[in-house]
Amino acid sequence: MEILSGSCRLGLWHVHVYWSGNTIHRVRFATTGIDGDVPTPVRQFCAGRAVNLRSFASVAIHDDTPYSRIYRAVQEIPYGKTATYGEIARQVSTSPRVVGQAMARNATPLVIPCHRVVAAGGIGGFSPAIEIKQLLLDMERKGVRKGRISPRVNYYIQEIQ
DNA sequence: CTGTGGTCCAGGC
DNA sequence: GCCTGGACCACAG
Repeated sequence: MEILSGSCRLGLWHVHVYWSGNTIHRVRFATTGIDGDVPTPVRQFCAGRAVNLRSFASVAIHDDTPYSRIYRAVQEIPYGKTATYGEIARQVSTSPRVVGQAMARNATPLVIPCHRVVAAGGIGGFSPAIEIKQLLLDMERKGVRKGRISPRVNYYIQEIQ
C-alpha cells in the first residue's frame, strides 16, 4: 500500500506522520513542516483534543521483540495518565533502563504514547526536545476533562510560538 | 544530598 | 565475543 505523508503543528514544532491505511509507519518532530495531511485523529490530538490514538496500528508493535512488548504496555496508558519507567518494566519483566531505551527508539511517538512514561522522581527524557513532552503532558492534564484544550493551555501554546 | 550496584539490550569494536 | 553506555531505580551513608 502507498505510504502517505504530511504534517501538522504542535506548539513550536511540526509533527511529520507517515502512514498507510490504519497503520502508522513513523512519527517524528521537526522544526519545519512538509506537504500533505495527517490522519484527522492525529490532527485533533495535536490540537489538544482528548483523542484516543489506540485505534491506529503502529509498526513498532507488529513483531514480538522485547521492545514490542514494552510498546504494547505503554499503549495501554490512558489519555491524561502517566506511568513510570519502573512500573512498565515490572509489567513486562525487564529493567527500567531497557524501557528508557525502547522509548528513545520509539518510531511512532503519540501513537505509542511514550510521553506518558515518566521517571519516578521527575519527567524523564524526550527527544528531540523535552519541551514537547512537557507540552503534551500539560495538554492532556488540562484537556482530559472536557475533551478539549483549556484556555490556559491554549495561552501557553501561543506563548511559546 | 551524593554514591553505588543492579539491570539488560544495542551498538561499536 | 567483550565493553560501554543509557529518556532508570532503590538503598545505603
